Amino acid sequence: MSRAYGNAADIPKVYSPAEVESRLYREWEERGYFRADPDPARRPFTIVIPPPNVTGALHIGHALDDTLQDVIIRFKRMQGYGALWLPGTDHAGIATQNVVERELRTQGLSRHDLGREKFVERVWEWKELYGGKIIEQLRRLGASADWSRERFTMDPGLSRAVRKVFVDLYDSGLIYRGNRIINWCPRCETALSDIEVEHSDHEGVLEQFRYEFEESPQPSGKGSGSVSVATTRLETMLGDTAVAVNPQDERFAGAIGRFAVHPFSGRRIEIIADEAVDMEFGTGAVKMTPAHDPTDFEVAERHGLDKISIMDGRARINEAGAQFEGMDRYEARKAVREALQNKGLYEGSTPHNYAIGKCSRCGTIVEPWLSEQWFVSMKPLAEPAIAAVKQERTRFYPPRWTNYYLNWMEGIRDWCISRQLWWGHRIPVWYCDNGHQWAAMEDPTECPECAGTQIHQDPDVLDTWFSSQLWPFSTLGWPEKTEDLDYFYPTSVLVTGYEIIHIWVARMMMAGLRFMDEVPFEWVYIHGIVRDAQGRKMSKSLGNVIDPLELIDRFGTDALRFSLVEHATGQDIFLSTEWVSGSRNFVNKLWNAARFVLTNAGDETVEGMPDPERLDLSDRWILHRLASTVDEVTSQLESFEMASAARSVYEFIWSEFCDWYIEAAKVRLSSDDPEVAGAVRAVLVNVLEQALRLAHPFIPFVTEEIWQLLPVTREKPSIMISQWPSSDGRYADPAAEASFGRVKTVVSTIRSFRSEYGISPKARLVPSASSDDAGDRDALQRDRPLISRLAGLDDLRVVGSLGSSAGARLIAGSIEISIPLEGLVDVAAEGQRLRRQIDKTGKEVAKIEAKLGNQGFVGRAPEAVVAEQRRRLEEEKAAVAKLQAQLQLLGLD
RNA sequence: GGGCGUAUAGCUCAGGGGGAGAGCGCUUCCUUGACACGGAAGAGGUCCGAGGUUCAAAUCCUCGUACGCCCACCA
Repeated sequence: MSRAYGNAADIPKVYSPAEVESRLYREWEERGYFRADPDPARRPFTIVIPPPNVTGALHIGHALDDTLQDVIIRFKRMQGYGALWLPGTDHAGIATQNVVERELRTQGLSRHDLGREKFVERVWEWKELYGGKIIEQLRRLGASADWSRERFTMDPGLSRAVRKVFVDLYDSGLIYRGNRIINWCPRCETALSDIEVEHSDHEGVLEQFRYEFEESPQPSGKGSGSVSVATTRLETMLGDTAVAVNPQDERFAGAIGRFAVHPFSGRRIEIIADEAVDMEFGTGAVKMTPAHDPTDFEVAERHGLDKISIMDGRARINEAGAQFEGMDRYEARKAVREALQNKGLYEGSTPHNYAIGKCSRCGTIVEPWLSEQWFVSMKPLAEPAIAAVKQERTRFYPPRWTNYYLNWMEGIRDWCISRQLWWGHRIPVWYCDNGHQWAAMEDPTECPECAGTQIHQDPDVLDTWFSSQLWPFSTLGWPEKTEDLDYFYPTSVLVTGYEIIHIWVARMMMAGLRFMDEVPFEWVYIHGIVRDAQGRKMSKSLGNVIDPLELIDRFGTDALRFSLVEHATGQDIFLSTEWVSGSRNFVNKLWNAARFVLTNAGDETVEGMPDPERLDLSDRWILHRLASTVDEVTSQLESFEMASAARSVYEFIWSEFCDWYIEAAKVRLSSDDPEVAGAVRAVLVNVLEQALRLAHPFIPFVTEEIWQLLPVTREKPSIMISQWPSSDGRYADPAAEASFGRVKTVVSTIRSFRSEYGISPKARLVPSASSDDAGDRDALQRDRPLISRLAGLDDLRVVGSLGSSAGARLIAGSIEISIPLEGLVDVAAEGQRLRRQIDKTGKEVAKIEAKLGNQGFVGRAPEAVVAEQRRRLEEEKAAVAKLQAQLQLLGLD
């Protein structure tokens, strides 16, 4: 890989990502580091990307989803797996067709002007021209995907998989054609599946009118000359063929079996009884429009009612609508209302809130519409997919999504897969003039039953998700038996947002089990949705869309990635740009830490670690901390605790390596003894090198850039293919952690004192320190230079006893410090501080005493917990005593 | 009508049976040779409410309240 700077002195103070990112990404790609091939010596680890729409641009949701995948795949690659991240795009039937149709419209054309063949050609052209955009944008994100395996759902291979699956399901009777009520989008002019309809609450009205019976009222029945019904879609009354009441409903007992007359069509409307009717709602009598309402359709099936469709594909009233023919559905609603009023049949309206279904692609209100469509029977496919999750062959993280998946699967309904579009996989079913119908892998020239040559293919295409559901194996070569398929399937983890568990994840489970006889993935890792800082969903119409590319331009890819992962806790993410600038600061902090290490490291290559006896307390501490961090981050990444993993890396680099170790290292770096200085350099370089590897999956660019500059011998030419750090236990050193903790406490205590009294950093300060414990005193003596340096002291005198020397007395754990006050401090202020401190510590003492006084606690709590509390009590009491003594010393008591 | 999630510092959120945490913001100080995209110190919290379990609850359980989300063919 290339090195950007000849020598360390040339490294700029501020890291600038733009140039680094494009250069490094190009090199990684050219060197083939993203590529994964079946390798029996390695265990496979596979992720298939949730394929973005080919028409799409990278939005912040992709940025999160794909960053998480990249973190995982980089981690696994470094761990030595045969790690494949397979990228690609989805043809996105309706979405793409809409985009191209919109473009045509600007030229005053519709798809019908071009004709099917020309239109589809046009979409392909469009796809070639603009479709690759999102893939380029993924590269900017640093995605280490194997581009040599990039797939598109309409590639020849994947199309073959679609056909194979269709034919198989058709031949097994699991795909069938039926005349049913489906969700129809009058704007897209196609059927939609249930999942593609979005429901939202709507403040509407319930309108009431009456049907009058054709014969005269029976003498006994009061008000039985008519039956009143209520509806939210008044225009559908044009297709009414009956009125239903509940058989238990005594109000209508005499009406059942009688007939009313339709005021416009003149049809006879029978009053029927059916359990589906809720007696409590509306008037208790329901108008039946079997061609425009799913419930009515079912009732009609049971009672053999006529199903009269009153609308065309654009939701305009057809010839069945008598004088309303040609009107739009909402025009018709108004016109029907007026006509009913004129006839004296309209009985008014009441406000009524109900859910309204809209096309998820264009927002048009969906019309339940009777039409001939293709369906997949889902129950037989769902059963194995339910079992597989119950048996934990596929597991969800976080686990709560398991129930979400199961609940949906257990209530699954048949899937309408035909779309009246032109862009997509054409349904491989043919019809001959003799009425035969069959599905075929290859385009036929004659009917297999009657050998007739007058045949035609079904005009519809398949729902986009029909091909997406095959993605985990169609992309690896299925239905061919390929080496890839053998090695990389089943995939290891699917990373996605919860909003597509039903529409995609569940279907992949079913397809994988049916056609591969194995689950498609071992894990489903579900993350939240990225929203704006106010928690609103991002949408173009709200104008609150955060463009990830803009953030990358402003703060760098690493900064964006880090912010996203740091907040990937499983909850929705309310992204604010301040976070990204914070992460940018972190990247810059690392950059500058590296600058320090490099300017001090010299030109000589660092060969491994210094001898253990050369290690100073701070060395042992940072190596111990590094080892724990390695363990922590590894286990966090392995269990999908991505945000915690990012935090651990951040904490280690900033709060430990930068804040303490580098500062501590400065003392010995200027040592006259070259061995001492050399040891510090070696530790600095080694710790930094490992920290870079730990951080690499999160912030790949800056870590690579620095890694290339380090004076170390490397086994690999790039950090991205280097080995993931492991803690071999050699540097685990709890004693060092405790000792260095003491140093930190002493330093912080002195710093607080200085800050609180506004003592200038330049003031000469030579405190005395002591402890009841001789070991403490020895350690203090040893760490004297370190403490002095970090706390900004001229020196620290370690004494056997502080005696009654004048000065401020500070308590730092088991260590007592005395700082001469002459000319430095306002004694009254110090008195106040001490009193506050005594008060605070005194409360703590009372709390612990109460706890220890509780018999249940001493009798039943674990011994270690009790001992710990006793120890704390003594410590706090001693602190109070010392503070009080100090107060006395100042003459303030 | 079902189901789920969330309530912790001014803001955004981690955490989680035994000493309340981070980032940002705020206050004070520091242009000390890695970094002002920085350093040091600090202020600021009945961890939503009420019960329960426990020696011990911010943490577990129940109920409630508020907010958010998903599913659903009540005309």
